[in-house]
Amino acid sequence: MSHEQRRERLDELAPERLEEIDAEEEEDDQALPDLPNAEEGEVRMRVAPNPNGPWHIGHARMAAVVGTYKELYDGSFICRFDDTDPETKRPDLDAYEQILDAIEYLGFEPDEVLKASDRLETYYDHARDLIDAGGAYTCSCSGDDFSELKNAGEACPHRDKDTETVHEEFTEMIEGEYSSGEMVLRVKTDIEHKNPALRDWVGFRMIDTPHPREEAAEYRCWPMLDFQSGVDDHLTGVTHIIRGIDLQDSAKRQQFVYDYFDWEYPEVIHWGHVEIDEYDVPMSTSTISELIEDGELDGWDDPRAPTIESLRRRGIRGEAIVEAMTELGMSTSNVDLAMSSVYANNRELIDDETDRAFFVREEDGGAVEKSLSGGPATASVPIHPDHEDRGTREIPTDDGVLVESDDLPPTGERVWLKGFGCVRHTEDRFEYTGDDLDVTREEDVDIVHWVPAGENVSLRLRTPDGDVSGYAEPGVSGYGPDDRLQFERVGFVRIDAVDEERVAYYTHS
RNA sequence: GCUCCGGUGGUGUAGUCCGGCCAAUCAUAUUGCCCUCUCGAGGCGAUGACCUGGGUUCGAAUCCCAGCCGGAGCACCA
Repeated sequence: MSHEQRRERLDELAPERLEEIDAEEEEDDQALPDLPNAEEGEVRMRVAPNPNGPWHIGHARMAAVVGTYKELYDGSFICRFDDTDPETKRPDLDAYEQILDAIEYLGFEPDEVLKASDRLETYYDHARDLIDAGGAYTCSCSGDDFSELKNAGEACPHRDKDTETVHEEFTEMIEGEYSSGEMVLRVKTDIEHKNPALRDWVGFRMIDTPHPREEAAEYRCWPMLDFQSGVDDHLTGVTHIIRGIDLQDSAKRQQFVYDYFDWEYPEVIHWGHVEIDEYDVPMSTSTISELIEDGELDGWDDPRAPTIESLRRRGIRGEAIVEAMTELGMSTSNVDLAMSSVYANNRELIDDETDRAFFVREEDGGAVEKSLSGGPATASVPIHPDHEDRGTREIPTDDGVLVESDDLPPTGERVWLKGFGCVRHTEDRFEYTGDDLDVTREEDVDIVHWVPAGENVSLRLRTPDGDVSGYAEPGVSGYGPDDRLQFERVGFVRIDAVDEERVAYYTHS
């Protein structure tokens, strides 16, 4: 009995048991651990990308996990662009939209979209309150000087300024009266804290370079991540934060601000970094960006680039990425994501609905042309082997065929041209020897794919390992951009372009 | 140097809080056979892991200590 048949049978006998099984399966399907202190309907999370470029695959993890938790808890999530550094992590104006697109591609939609660069006044207001509470001071120490004092556990002379002076100097910061490096606003924590990373950290600093967004171009006094993010998380009602281990100390830093304001800190979960196999290109926004600039990569969607846009163009479903990412769990140690896991998920998603076709690669030995003697004038192959009702592909053979050189049998030997029949390789052609499939089982005749030598369509296949050109069966001309096909014995592809040149992107085997 | 984390098969993960039901789960990977006119799908099987050493205990992947290994922070980056 097949799986389907068993289900149908069970449905007749004990429908309630079938429901139970489905419920269990759904539960088992979910790899993510429970969120601490989470209540159904009350969970609010955020993804907080820096829009300094389109996303690489690693970025997808945050959206995948946050989006999945949202669904799991019937909660909500915010996409907040933490674009508070116009200089070293300069925002890319296109990236805001590209990131939102990436989230949508993964199958999620933020309940709210915010840009930190729109919210400077809010941060200033809170800084003023913090100053009133004695929790911050302006400091003109150089970075090196302060670092030295800090490491020795000693306060700098500015720490005891009176509130009034601090307010004045902070106002001057906001008004842009200092240049970069001249003045910062520090959050007063514990200068002797045993962890040097937590001692009196910088909340605001001056940046001379204008922000690329017109709306924010006039600001010169910018909050640091720990201040901005800490304030925003509270103000936007975030209940659960997920972030990388590189931000392990952030919660502890921000806790000082939360204490001054008597706020309750959200639950925090840290996770390790993700590394991905199968790519020669490092997963780093700046590196990919450089490679594109140098012409090493064609763009963010180059199949060799470990980016979201690349996977999308190759025809990977966002859902497959989400599944692979949630399967990684929430461990604090670094993890390696095997692309094969993404591919396995994707294959499961698309195999059933994807039409089959032949594609002969013009590789190393090249495609080999052979004329045919005997046999039917057209071959007939199912569009999908598991669904005969979808019909067949009729492929003409009168002009001979093309096979991959690897598939060409030695002279005198036979090979089975799929959908056509068995042929023997003579000096210069294939002689039809029959259509009894038993030879493939009993006499070890290989079954191979082929295309007509005359009527075929040239196609360039772009793969993570470079481009491959070749010839597809004529029916492939009936497919347009975004259609998926499985080139039998080659792999799944997504048709990308059909105008001047026919191009497909290789998905996976 | 100071301060935090973490170490289960090739990869990811369950189990660790509350020790026994764990000669350790599931997925992926690799692989064998069956089926199939694909190297896809499907079916059945195989491979392969508790970092090390002590301790506590009748019993430790699980608790304690030490070591080793790995990661992270100590930025006027995010």
